[in-house]
Amino acid sequence: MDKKTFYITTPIYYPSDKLHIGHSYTTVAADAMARFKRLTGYDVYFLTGTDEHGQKIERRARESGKEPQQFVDEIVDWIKDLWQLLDISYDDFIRTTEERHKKSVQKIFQIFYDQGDIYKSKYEGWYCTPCEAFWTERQLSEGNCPDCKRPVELVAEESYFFKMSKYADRLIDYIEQNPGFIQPVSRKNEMINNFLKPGLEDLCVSRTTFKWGIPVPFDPEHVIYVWLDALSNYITALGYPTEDDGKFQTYWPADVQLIGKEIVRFHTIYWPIFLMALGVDLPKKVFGHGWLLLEEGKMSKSKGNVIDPEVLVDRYGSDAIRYFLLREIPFGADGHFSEEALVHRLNFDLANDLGNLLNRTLAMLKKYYDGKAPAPKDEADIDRQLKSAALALPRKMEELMDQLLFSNALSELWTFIGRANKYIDEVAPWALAKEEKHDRLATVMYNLLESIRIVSVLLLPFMPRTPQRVWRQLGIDDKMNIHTWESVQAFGGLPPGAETVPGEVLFPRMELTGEGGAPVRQATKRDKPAEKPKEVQVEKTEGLITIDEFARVDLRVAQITEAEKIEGADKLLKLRVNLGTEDRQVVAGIAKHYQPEALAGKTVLFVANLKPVKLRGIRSEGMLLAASDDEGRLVLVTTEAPIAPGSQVK
RNA sequence: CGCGGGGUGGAGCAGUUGGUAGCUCGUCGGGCUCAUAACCCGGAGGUCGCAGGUUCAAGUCCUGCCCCCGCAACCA
Repeated sequence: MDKKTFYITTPIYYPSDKLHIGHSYTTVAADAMARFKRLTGYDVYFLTGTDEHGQKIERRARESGKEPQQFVDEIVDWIKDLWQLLDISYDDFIRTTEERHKKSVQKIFQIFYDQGDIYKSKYEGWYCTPCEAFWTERQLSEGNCPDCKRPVELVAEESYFFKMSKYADRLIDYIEQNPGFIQPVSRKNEMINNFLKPGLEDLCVSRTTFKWGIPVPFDPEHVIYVWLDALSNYITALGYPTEDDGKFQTYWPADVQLIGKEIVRFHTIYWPIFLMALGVDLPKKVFGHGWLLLEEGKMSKSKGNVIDPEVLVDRYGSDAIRYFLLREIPFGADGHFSEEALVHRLNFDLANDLGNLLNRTLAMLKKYYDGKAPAPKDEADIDRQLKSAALALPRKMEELMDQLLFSNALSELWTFIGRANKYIDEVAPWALAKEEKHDRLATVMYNLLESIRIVSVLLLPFMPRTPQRVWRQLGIDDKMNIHTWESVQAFGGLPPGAETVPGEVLFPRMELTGEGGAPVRQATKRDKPAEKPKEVQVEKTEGLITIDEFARVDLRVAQITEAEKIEGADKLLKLRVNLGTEDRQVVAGIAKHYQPEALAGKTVLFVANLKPVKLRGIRSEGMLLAASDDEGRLVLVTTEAPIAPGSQVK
């Protein structure tokens, strides 16, 4: 029996640091897709991994006093633990430092060179010696290194280049003729108008400024630059281009390559061109999903506002996190992440709708049938409505999943859960019991159990743990074989007589407390009426802030090291301040009150975690504290006695 | 005129090829009592960023403008 294959990949992540919730988002989505395809009978291959070379890792390793390999090994272990925590069911995890990958990349490089796609030339750029990094003209920050703000110099280095331009027309044709290739389509236009039409520059594919990479096979002074190295993982993991390429033959071309929108360009231009040059088929679909935004905007390490997925899983459970990620955010677009929204989803969808449906059903079953599933008897219209809704679900969800519309697929499932809750209200089993309409009651109770079973099976790809917990309560065991895709194509799979076991509450309601948003578990049994925990927390504090709110402002002692006037601005001065561990540039509106010469050396109070802004085109990374009176006098706030720059103010 | 995305009831979002503006939450009122203060029903609330235009008909097409966000090539 030949099953249809399905190959899905995530980006390979860069282990220079721990991953954040955004990485988890991509991977969870890929996992849900992989699980869904497995459920519906595909032979699935799901690849993820890590991209471990490059200067940044080399530098990070050195900073922490480790060899690069040791450095990445540790982070990769952490990543694998995280994926286990989130129930990521990958079939292979490729690391670009593995022999199988390195050898293959070298072969690929050699193929390109031999067929004349790679040539040696000079790469010219702005170089920052302390950072050992090249920057382009546009990346420079006011002519200086964007990282350390020090001056850069123009240098040329010998490099290998790949002839991108040679394949550009073929790629444009391909994209035009395969509208499904780049998804969502908005990204397709962006790529064509922005990059392909203006003409592609040849891509630099080697480096000599660092060593942590795969050596160019015939020129060991050079290491192969990141994109050629990293992108190849999708086929080297399958054994291309070696003798042992059975997986490549079976699974390539990939059905879906999931990526974040920031790397769409590399995956829809460079990657296809590399494949064309190799004479290999292009992936069927490259899907660039949006980002998880926080209230403060983009998540980034430098802002220090990354969300640690470990903490979330620990607090809420992996299934709840998976559900939130897949449900809350429309997959193509950006979405917002907040713990508040997470708790909200958890309470309404998981606790109230799903968890409570199971709970109320089993409670009635216990009461009326001693927990044993009755055999259905006579059927009414309302029952047929419920059934047909249930039976329409698998097909609907499959259609949506094929378009990677996770959120919509879950929404369909929850519409049905709502339908089942409503069904209880409509048929009022408690009334049937009172009126001793036993045949109706049996049918209704059976239909509810069976509906829950169907929901639980369809939930499997999204929340791999919850269905097991539901089945245990429904008295379903593995031998019954009613947790398959086939088993939800008909209504009635659950055998009458199954012994249900009302157990733990599936999803206890959670509550956000005031303290830093840290939630606590809410009591699950009805609270004694006397207790009113909520009231205490929402005490009116108009205009007042808590100590925690105040603590969000990172106040520091700073020493002004330089000050100069800004051309064309009569109120602004450009200052450099020393915060002990770092220097900041700040634009301050104090020119009318202080001469630049008088400022150097002054110790002032400084807001260190203010969102940077540009004033008059100059980046300002903080704020000086100053007092002003009604007459317009302004004085800087300073310290009562000398204290080291960087000291915290609280 | 660098490119792209977005601006829809209090909040967050849907709105395929133009044809009475929907969903979730909140809010107000009602119902039920099996259940995790849950579940079910109903109401109020929107000049769909602004200004023009095409059309019998525009959130949906065209033009101009305003505001927000991202990207701008060797940066995961």
